[in-house]
Amino acid sequence: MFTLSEENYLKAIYHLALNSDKGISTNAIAEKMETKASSVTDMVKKLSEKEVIIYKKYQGVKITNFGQKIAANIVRKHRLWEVFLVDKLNFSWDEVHDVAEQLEHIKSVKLINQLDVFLGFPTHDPHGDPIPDKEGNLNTIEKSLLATLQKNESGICVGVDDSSSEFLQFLDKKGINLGKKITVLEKEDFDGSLSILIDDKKINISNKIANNLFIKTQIEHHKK
Amino acid sequence: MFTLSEENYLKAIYHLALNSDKGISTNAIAEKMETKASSVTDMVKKLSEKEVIIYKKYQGVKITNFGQKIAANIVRKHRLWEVFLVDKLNFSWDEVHDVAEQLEHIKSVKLINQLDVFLGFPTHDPHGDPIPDKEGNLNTIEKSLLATLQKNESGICVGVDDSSSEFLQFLDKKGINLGKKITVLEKEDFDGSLSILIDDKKINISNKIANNLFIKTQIEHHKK
DNA sequence: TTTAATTTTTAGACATGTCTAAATTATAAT
DNA sequence: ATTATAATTTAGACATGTCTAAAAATTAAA
Repeated sequence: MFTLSEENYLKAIYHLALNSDKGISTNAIAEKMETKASSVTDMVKKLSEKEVIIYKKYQGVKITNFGQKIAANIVRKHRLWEVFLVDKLNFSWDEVHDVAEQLEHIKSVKLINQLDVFLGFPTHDPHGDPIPDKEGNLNTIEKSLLATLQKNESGICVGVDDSSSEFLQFLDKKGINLGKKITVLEKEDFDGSLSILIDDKKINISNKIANNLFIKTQIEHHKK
Repeated sequence: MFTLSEENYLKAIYHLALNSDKGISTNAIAEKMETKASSVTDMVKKLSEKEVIIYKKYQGVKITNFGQKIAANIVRKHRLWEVFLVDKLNFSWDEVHDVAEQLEHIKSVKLINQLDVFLGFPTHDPHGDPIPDKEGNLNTIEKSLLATLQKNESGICVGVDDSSSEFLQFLDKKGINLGKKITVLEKEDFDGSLSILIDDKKINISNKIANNLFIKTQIEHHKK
């Protein structure tokens, strides 16, 4: 069994490990957890004891298969709760994170399995992030940043990179949601800003926005 | 803001205070919390600092109006989550307590208000206990123990006193649920056991059971 | 490759919530 | 009213998770 703190550290390490094969540095964990490096060293020893990570002094940490499973299950809970909040309790997508951050630590296998059933086995959370299955497997879809599309190309909005409240509210204001079709009308070399078509309306978005929106260009997948 | 421990102590004191006007003794709290009296003394000082209880050395504690409101809100959350688990996630009434014990500490006003809406503003939890409103008011209904009914009297089962898993599962086995009509056919003076009619079936129950089942005898209430 | 800068770890401290054992106060019994 | 018993509090200890400041190891720079 893991404490709340252990779960939060493990989750942070899990997320950091998804974006790099190398060992995760103490400082990187400290930054993500908004804490001090010395606290990280302490916690990392405990997590190592519990065999969810491998820790060698001054070498950073690596997450074990066991640790990955534990962490993925926390992420699974977090994202299922987010779906619940949006689909059933009428939260908007920018309001769910803090509450899900608490709900993800509730301990009950039956609870989360039944929630999954109740929600109709969702595959993605309200920000487009995939929900790990019971075994901890992630079903990642191929997606590209809107900024990488060329003029006249189009695709479906399937996720956001930055899921801060501010960014999500901005998207709402612009009428940009998951599932919406976006077509690039113009690309400005000058500042990387785009003119896009969405809901038959033409709007301008900055490069910063285009670098935080994930797009699926290939709409159909062929079954083997 | 209150810590998890503070919330649990306060809830215990709240429940104890419902059944007595006098000060709640350190030992009573210790027993309910399954902890030591010395730990209670420590915590009681903290709760007193936060003005949810009034504490005088060797005199026991009294809950303040403010404390009552805080505690009732925790109970509200607990019972709403119990309704959610039974109504939406197909939990049985003997499985909900431990999970609700965790969920009651989730901090989000919107969450609990929306949950209330989603559940259709339930007034009672799956064990027949009333759900406090947002202001912390309890809408208690008049109820009597089945053991106090006389021969040939009948009423509706509206609650249980002991809501342990074992007792609830026993009731399930006997076909006894909230809302069921129960008629007393025989009372044995010898051991206090009853012969009752439920669902057109005649069954025998012990005095211990009859002292843990709440019955509403007056089915209709007149509006003024 | 030796020094300088950075990262990481250790040592010691502190807050929270718990405990045991001893001291104190209250309550009951004679 | 005095003593015995029970309840309560205090004092000191410990575990968890955090921090600061200093020491040690690694990495980068000259």
